[in-house]
Amino acid sequence: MKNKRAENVKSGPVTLERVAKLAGVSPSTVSRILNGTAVVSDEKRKAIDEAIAELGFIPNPVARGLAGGRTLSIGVVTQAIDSPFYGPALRGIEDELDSAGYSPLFVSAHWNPVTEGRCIDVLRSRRVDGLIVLNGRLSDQALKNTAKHLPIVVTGRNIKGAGIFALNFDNFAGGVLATEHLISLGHRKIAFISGDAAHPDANERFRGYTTALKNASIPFDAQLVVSGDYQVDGGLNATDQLLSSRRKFTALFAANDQMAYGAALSLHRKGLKIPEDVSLIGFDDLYHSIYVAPPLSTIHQPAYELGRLTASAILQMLADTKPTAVMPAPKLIVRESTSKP
Amino acid sequence: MKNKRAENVKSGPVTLERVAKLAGVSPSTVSRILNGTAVVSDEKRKAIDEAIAELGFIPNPVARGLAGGRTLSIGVVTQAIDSPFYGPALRGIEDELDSAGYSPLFVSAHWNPVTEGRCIDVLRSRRVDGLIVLNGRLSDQALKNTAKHLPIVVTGRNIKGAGIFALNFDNFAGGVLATEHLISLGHRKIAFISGDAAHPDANERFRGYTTALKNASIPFDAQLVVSGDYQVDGGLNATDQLLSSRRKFTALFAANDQMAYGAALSLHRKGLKIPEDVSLIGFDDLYHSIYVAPPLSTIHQPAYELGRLTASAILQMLADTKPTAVMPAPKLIVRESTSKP
DNA sequence: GATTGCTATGAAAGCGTTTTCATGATAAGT
DNA sequence: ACTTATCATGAAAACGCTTTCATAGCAATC
Repeated sequence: MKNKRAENVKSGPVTLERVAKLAGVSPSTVSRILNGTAVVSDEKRKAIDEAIAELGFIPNPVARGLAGGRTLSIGVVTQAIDSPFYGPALRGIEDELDSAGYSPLFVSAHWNPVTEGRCIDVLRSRRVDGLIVLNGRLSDQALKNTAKHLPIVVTGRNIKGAGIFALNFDNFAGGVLATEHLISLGHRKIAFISGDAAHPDANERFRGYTTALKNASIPFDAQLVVSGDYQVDGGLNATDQLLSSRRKFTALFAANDQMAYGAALSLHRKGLKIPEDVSLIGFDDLYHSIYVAPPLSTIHQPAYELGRLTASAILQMLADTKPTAVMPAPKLIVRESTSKP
Repeated sequence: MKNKRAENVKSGPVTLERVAKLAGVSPSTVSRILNGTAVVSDEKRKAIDEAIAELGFIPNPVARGLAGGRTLSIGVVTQAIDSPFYGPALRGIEDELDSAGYSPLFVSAHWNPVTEGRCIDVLRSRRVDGLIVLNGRLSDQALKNTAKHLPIVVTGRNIKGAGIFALNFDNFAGGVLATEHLISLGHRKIAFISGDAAHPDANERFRGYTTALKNASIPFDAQLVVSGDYQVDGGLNATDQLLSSRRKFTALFAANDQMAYGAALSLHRKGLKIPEDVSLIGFDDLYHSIYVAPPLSTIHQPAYELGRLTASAILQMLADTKPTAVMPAPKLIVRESTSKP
């Protein structure tokens, strides 16, 4: 008897219409159940649920996108799909969206505003329901404009507006934390390798550094600050430069872990030992930082969490709720690269 | 006069129909031009091209997906979106697809065959035109089944079949290369940290190691082989174990760079210097391997290239061409972590 | 008991393409 | 000159949903 029904089922793709037919209702009713857009009698609901189960029906997101305007997909603009820092954030986004039945659409803008604009066009043409922009380079105004069409969550900047929600690390606090750690160990000559000045967060970290110095009444020495670019090479060169300037320092604060890796390599090459000769602290707490030799003290940025939070924020916006996400504070992670001078 | 036409343009989304109307032809004809599926007179072609330009028309991929069955998107099954090894491959895929107007849809299977199956279902429900599976865990048979419905390119295994194209690193050759390098430096006691035995490539690398030993008439010593899991921690533990076994060795070959990082940390902790006390070689040539201290000798895997190749292969399959992609051979990269014993 | 107001449901009209099918026009073959 | 093949083009039917619109049924109101 059970098979009788199965036999009735024509082969081919399982569509909503097939479900409707099997359940003895109209397609509209099935759709209503699927989307919860109207009340239906328990009796029909049951019949439909059974039909769905029996046929193993999965709604076609493409058709949904065309008909309803919602594709259950979220565009994610990242700067590089393989960024060591944002990788965990992408995973967080994926995890969070997945549990809500949404899919992320990742695109890489390569730190280029023009490319970024194009990326957003592509995403919009693919009818994403919302946008997550991780540390974008586009102007606030440009973002506000696209926010007129679909909700956006951005990181790495503070911006307010209709349809926009910003979520940001507290880079300033992190900068203070790292510097205070070195100071509390007894360091007074603390060098700083700055990040790319085009990143607002780089400047915030620097501000944290100077503020912590001031709080401890340590005079700021411009000679101890050298600019990097957030890349390993930049940290390497900056440290070489610092070393050859012969300005004395007992500790080094790199504005991100990657530059700290470069610094470590430079120090290694010059025969200087970490932390005996120079204490080194980074920023971001990349996955590898536990494992470099010596394991790197750093400021932990909850990137995975950030990903989850941006995703849940965009989902809330889509549900017409005000996003409640709030970033956890940065945390100091003390490992083996810092010690008393 | 120019504006006259622009005024005629009703506002709202720019659809193919609007283009058709403006050009004075039927929607079918516009579609034919867009897809090059039929010959149209130069006259109309010109009118249509102008209309498209004037309206700034961009075809809606969602509608295309519904109607034509092609979504211009390729599903990419990766094990973790933030894998340091596959990151560059993802970038390669993105770059290659992008230049062909396709978009990648990345999903993470987390090394779980069940999850992987679900991922593929999601991708199929989203009507991707093809699939790239990076080192999947699904059975060959399962892949062959889905290959009946859409073309697949896989890495990390050798499998032949209709609709399937396999692209693989030569892990065996790489294993030989690394081992021969150590041998040529004069090492005879070469320890090996193996990868996760569930990965075929891990076994290939091991086979390369034993083969190179045999070729050099160096007896194989099972005590010098210890198993890792491709993770940093695994390399760390394996090296600890090796060290505490008191079995002598002058060189260490880790089956991937991540485990080499772990090994380096273990050696560092025991006060052993690289390469003075122990030469260390990895496998994969991760981005960071240039920058660890000391920079790691390793076998270069062209991951970015792999990405481009898989993508171009899938595009060729979609164009009904036999894929021509062929993997570049692995290359030995000598840095500072290996030297004479 | 006739009018009004809900409610659950179905019919049908989109959504923006592609693709099949039909057709009038033009070229070719006898 | 008359049929037949070829060709460019348009009309219309999918594609698989969502969403308006209409309606039958029923409870509530006076």
